This record gives sequence, structure tokens and C-alpha cells, in this order.
Amino acid sequence: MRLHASGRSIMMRVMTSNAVKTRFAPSPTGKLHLGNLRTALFNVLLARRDGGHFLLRIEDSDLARNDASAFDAIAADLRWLGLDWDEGPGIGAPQDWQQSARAEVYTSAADKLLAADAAYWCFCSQQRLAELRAEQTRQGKAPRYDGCCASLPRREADDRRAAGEPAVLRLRMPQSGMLEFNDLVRGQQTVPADALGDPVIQRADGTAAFLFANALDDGLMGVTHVLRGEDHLSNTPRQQVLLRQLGLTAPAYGHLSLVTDEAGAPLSKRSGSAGIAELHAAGYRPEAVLNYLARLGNAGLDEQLHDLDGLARAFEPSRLARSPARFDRSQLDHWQSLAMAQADMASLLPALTADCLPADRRESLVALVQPNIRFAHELNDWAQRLFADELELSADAVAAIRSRDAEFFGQIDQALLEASGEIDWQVWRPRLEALTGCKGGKLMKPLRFALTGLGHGPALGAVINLMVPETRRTRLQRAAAMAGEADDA
RNA sequence: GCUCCCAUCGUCUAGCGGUUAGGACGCCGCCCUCUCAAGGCGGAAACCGGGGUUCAAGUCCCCGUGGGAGCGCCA
Repeated sequence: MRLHASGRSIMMRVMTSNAVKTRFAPSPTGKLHLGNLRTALFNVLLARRDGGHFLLRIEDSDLARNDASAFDAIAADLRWLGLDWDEGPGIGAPQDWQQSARAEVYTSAADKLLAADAAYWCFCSQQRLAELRAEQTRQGKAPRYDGCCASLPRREADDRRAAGEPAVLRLRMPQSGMLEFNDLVRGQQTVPADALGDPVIQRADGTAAFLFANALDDGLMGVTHVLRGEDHLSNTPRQQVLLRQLGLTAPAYGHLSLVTDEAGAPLSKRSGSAGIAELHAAGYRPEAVLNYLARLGNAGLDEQLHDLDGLARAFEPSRLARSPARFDRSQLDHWQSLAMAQADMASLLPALTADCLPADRRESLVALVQPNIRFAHELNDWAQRLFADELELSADAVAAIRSRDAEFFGQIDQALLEASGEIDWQVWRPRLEALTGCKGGKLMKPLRFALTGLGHGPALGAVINLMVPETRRTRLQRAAAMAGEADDA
């Protein structure tokens, strides 16, 4: 795996000393979708707002599902959007941010919990657990561990383990009372303690379960604020108990509502249509995606396109929506249009790959059509349209051209021949109107179609100036021929 | 089934007891323009239902309904 933090991130790390630290902790099991990405973004915004750090932690403790290419894809997506991390891949040792490199950390914390009797060995077979769940479900009760092994004497448990009997480690949860915490976005939360069973924190193979590794790392790494999906809401009390037993400070948690697809169904790792890589490939600009996502389920921002710092300034977790938010392509497109309108030349030129135009007109073309396009690849359509030898004419174009006669195009062609260099459309338009006897749209529409094949586009005077004179002639003569045919017919 | 979360225009949302229920995207119309885009102006469009509390409820409470999550040796 190759991961590098940007220079800017390293600078941030050195220059900031604020205690706030947020994190994004994906497991490399699939690609990021917009919901994941929004979670990452919100954590970045919170860190930025308070001048804190953002940590990218790779949660690959479950080795079987680890996937190096997924890992790279996640990093690539985040980097594309400029969501750089101050701590994580590319910075320091893997032990600082990759769970598969931290096995000893989890083992030693597990030992501590065991020693404090905050956790216990459970020898229940998977079969027994399955039967237990089935029975509980049948009785209409919530399926959860019944505490069968909770009171096993430590001595006996140790003997059974020594004898090679497989066992998992479970965390002792309070049996009664209420578990409370204050959620950054949802406010005060209360869960009855008896609704929660004792969760497995270490698997039989000795690896740490998600609940455990995730909370422990937050505590150990000094994470102060965690914004995560609402699917973790009910994990929170367990993680808090866990950290308390270890004497670690739990971060403040805030739970974000889901992002659903356009049909209202939950986004999955398989939702290809809303995948980041797909949006990238489709030509969406990172600023557009960022500005759209920053407002999804979030109010309080103005209608301007902002960079990360601008978005961060107005970020406030308690203002985040608690209800699910639906992905809406037309709103993303709106931000894409704004982003395109404000894009700078340097970021647009690489997208212009068509080679049918003179090198010295590349920038002029971009400047001319930028206000008319939504995606950079459309530059190539315009390049073809204005500079290619061949121009395909639609039925509409043909009809518009045939609405004038051959003389019309011939006159314009001849007149334009006399023009040298830049033509001043303020002068030339009235001149052509007088020459052809056609005013306004009667002149412009057929001319536009003859020259570009389209009925709309940038100001025609500018289009004419940008075009190569020979191409202009070819097209006018072709139009004259077509109009002539119409006369004959 | 149990526990928890959620519910305002099609969509994203403002609203934190008294509002002509506001904005944005999209849509429609007009203006501008050769045209498109942009911009300007205008329009259609919402409080899930039922009970309370209150002089007054989108706003507070309860019950429904609908949606979602969790209840795993997944993360």
C-alpha cells in the first residue's frame, strides 16, 4: 500500500496545538459512498473549525475481510476531495493508525479488563448461542447473551483455557439502571441497561472485536470528538463502559443520520451510482461534491461555493439534521455548475484532450465555453464543434440552414474574407444584417447553425473570432451548397 | 419481538408557543439575449394522523402510522 499525506497536512500538524482531535475510521472492505464520505467530511470540518487534528485510522482488525485495493481506493477518494489527514497512513508507523498492526495493544487492554474482572471468558459454543437466540426470539424477547458464563469462577475459566478450550472475552455490562450520554447532534440519550447483553470484545482467535478496538483506539489515540453513522448509536453506551473500565476518557460522540439513495433506500457499499469514484469519473469537481455534501442534512451555510475552511467556519454538529437525508442529483449538479463557473484555467485545460485545435487557441476556447458547460469533458465537444474538419448536422440544423438561400451564406462568406484578424462584432453584425437583409435571429440563427451545428452556445461574435478562418469558410460554403439544394428541390 | 432514533414543499432545509410557515435545488412564467448558460423578477409547491396541554401548537405531551438502526466470534 502506498499512502502519503500532503505537505499541507504535515504543516497543519506541526502548527496546531489545539486538543481537538476527530477521526474517520473506515474498514477497507469496500468503496466509499456518499454517506461515508459525508461522515469523513464532517469530522474534517469539526477539526478544522477548532484548529485540531484529523486522524485517518484503518480498521482492518478482521483480517479475513482486509483488502489492500479497497484501502488504496479509500485513501484516493479522500485525497481527491482534499480531505487530508494529520495523522494516519503515510505519517509515522502503522502501529499508530492501522489496527492490524496493533494486536498487542488490544491484548494488553483485554488483560487489564480481565484482571479488573470487567470482562470474563465465555465458553459458550456458537451453536448454543444460536439456539439461545432462536429461543429468545420465539419467546418474543430481545436476543442477547444470557450471561451463562458471567459467573464462572476465574480459576475454572483459566483451567479450561489452559486445556485448550476455545473462549471469547465478554465485557461485563451493568445489569440495571439507565445508561446515559449526551450526543453531539441528538442531545441527551438514555438506554435501559438491561436492553444490552454482554458484548464479545475479543474473538476466540484472540483478535479484537470492532466494539473493542474501535473504542480503545479512540481512547488511546486521544480522539476527542467522533461523528459517525447512527448505526453506532446503540454501541455508544457499551463503548463508554469499556473505556471507563480502562480508565480512559471517551470521546464525545455525535450520530449522523443516514444518507439514502435517490429512491430513499439506504446507501450500501455496493451503491455504485453514488460511489465517489463514479462521481470523479463522471467529471464532478471535488469542490462541488464537498459543497453538496456539507449541506446535506446541514443548515446554516450560505449559498456560496466555499472551500474546506469556509465550510468549516459555519460547521456546528448540534445543527445537523436528525432525519435521514436523500441524495439528490440535481442539487449536486447545481454545485457542480457553480464549481465549473468558478474553475480556474489550469484545472480545466487538462480536460481538453481534443487535438483538432491550434495550441494557441486552447485557452480562448476554454474561456469562451466555460460558462456554458457543466463538465470539463464538454470542452472536447466544443473543440470538435468549432475546429474539426467534419461537422455533423442535425435535422434541426439542416432545417435552419435551408431557411436561408445559398446567396445568404455566400454573401457572409465573401464579406468575412475581407475581414482581417479580429472582427468587431459591434460593427460586423449591422454590416451583415444590411448585406443579407436579415436582422436579428433571421441572421444569427442560420449562421450559428451553419457554423456550430447548434442553435445555442456562447456569443456568436466570439465564436466566429475563435474559429479558424478556413474552417469558417468550409462551413459557410457547405451551408450555401445545402441551401442551394433546397432551392433546386 | 425487544430497545433506540426519526417525521415541514418532489428534494435539502429554516422554524426552538403568536410567522401571510422563510430559503435553496428542481419545475413553470416573464425580463435580458441571436441562442444557451448566467443574472433579475414572479409563480405553483409542505407542517403524517388522532387525542391532549394552552387564550394560542408546525413548535410541548401521549397514542397511532410510516421510515430507519441496533439486538453477531460484521465493521
